[in-house]
Amino acid sequence: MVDLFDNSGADDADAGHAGVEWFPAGAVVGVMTTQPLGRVLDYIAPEEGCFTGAFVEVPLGPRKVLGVVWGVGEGTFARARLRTVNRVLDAAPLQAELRVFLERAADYTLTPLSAMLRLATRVPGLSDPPSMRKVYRLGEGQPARMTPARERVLAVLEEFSEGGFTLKELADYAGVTPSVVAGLVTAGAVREEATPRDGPYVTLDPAKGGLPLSAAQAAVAADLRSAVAAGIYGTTLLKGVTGSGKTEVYLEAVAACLSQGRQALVLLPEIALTGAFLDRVEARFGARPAEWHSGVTMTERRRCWKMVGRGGAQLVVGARSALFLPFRDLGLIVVDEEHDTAYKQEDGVFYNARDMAVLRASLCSAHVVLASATPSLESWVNAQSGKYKRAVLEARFGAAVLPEMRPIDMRVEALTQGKWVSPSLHEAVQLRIDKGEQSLLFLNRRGYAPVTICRACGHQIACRNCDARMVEHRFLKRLMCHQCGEQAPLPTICPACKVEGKLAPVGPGVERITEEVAGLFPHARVAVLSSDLFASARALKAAIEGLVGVIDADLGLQGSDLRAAERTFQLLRQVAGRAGRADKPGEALLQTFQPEHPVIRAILTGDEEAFWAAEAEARRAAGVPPFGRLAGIILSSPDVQQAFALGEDMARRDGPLRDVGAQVFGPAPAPIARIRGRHRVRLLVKADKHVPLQAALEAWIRQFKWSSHLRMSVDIDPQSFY
DNA sequence: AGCACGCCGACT
DNA sequence: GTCGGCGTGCTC
Repeated sequence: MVDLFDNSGADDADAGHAGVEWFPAGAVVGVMTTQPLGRVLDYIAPEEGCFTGAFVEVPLGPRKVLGVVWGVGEGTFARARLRTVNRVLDAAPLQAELRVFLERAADYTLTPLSAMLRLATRVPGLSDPPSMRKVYRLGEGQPARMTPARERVLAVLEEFSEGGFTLKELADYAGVTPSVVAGLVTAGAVREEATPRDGPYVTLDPAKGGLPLSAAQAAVAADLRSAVAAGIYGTTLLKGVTGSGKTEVYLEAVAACLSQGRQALVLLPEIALTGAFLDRVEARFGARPAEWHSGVTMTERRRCWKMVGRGGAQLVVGARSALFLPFRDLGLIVVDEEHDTAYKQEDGVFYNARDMAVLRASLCSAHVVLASATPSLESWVNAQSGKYKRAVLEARFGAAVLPEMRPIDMRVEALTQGKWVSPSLHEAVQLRIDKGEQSLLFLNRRGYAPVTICRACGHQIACRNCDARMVEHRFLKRLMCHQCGEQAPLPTICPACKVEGKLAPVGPGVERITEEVAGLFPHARVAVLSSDLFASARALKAAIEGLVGVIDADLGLQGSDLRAAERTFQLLRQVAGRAGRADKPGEALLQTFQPEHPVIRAILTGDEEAFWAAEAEARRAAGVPPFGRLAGIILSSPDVQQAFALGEDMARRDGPLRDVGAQVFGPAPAPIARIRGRHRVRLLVKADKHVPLQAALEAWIRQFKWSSHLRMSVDIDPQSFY
């Protein structure tokens, strides 16, 4: 994607600090509402005036809606028909930097700006006056009558004269009932004050210091510190396996950012990881940062949003949506586990938080740290080309952590129909059980599709129109290409080796494997780990002192998903890494029908650079991302036929796309074929890297009519392919 | 998104 | 006649 941002950083950084324009009463201002109109509407500035970036309440039809003053009005709407802004809300104004970011993100993702603005204003109580609460401090007077309970209350207030207590806190602390406090308030000895409920977060101390760093870690940390201190946009790809001290190192970048008085944002792919991370922050900076994700309460959300805007939050830890918070002065964005697919939002607004982080940073002169043990190919390519800086952390114990890895060639194993554990793997596990050691059997279901494979030669049936593998369609009992929609009956003879009756949809379920394993090892306690559960299992740091067996190293290796090889590589590296400890290397066995496949070989030899180089070359040859561009068009309707009919019409009338040399594939069932009763159909558009794809898509889409019945959304840089 | 408007089929 | 289904269009 990144091209869009290339030459833009410097110019827009200036825009980010542009002056705020003041509009006196009666001036015509352009207001962007959060209503799905997607364009600015003209209003008359209110009595008290307003300014660019101000949050306002405006009348729209019979309703009052939230909006932001976007600038001077367009003046095309008859002045007599203009309505007046109701009021300016008490919220920190939306800065030019964030407005530009939303505009650019909207243009890039082909999303209406109003939907983008909604992402940035998804906070409860935004239009309410600041929520107040009563706090109690020491007053001037003395009570006429003193009692032991009253003395305790006054003693507490004297001791902690700084912090305003709530009624409950004060009563509990002094060991009295609230009525004692009430009595003191009446007497004037205690003062009751109203303060905003949303207070600033506890100040983080960048100098508090954390764990001692090794020389190598300190060197990388120093690089990151100076990159942040430069105060200009830049991106560093920080590569380091689990246990290499990656988190400690990027927390040094956070420290450098906080020392400069700027704000920092750390994105994590899932909520389950935040707890442990908050502890690390507390150990390093002496306090907990602000949190932003779906798991935080409404009150906390409001506090976080307001404090980020007012500078009362130095560091935010959050999910991808934290990228749209109204930071005052954002100096650093860390995207941890940057390769994680959770960063791609594929519902409502389609965006990739990793790419958007780079865009936002380029607009506010911030540094980006992309951290991962197994980076995405996109980031690897950007690091290779010099667009990103590269920092590598070696494992603490060198190569010793890598287990001994061997393939099990499934083509020569004597495997009974419907069974998945090969005799070789069975034997190896049995050996471990006899020695009283643990084994972990792993089922790779990530990027899983019911690909049809020949169990004699390993051949996967491909579509005759594209390079994509054919996927078994559960309802039709036919093979289907999920890229172009091509269908074919299920053959009985393998087109490659001509052996009959060996073609089978691969992909056992967790239940089936558990059952099979339980049968093979009746006296062992059995647990099978699948990549579906891997997200939660990721938190499980414990290594396996023994053997890791991968049931299906091939699955998704060459599906119709262009990132399948990459994901398989990342996943299997991580799983295999679980076997053994530094002092006692474990063993990893990979069951595969394609032992000579570059991905399997790269995993076995541990030669990552070779894998990425090969994968990059394959993508370059195919003209797919990051060397080409893709866009998904998702049509949804309660009526499948209607969605397909429009899809076919769109595929036929592809003039604006052909003009820029782009190709359309499909329609085919979308990765999620049905959501809430709506059938979803997808077209894929493929283009060269440097074509103005968004403009062409817009011109193309303009030709067709939409309704509430038949809806369309665009997915730039899709990640899911079936 | 809401909400009105308006154009057709089933009732008092 | 008119009540109410929801398809279409507008909101500064």
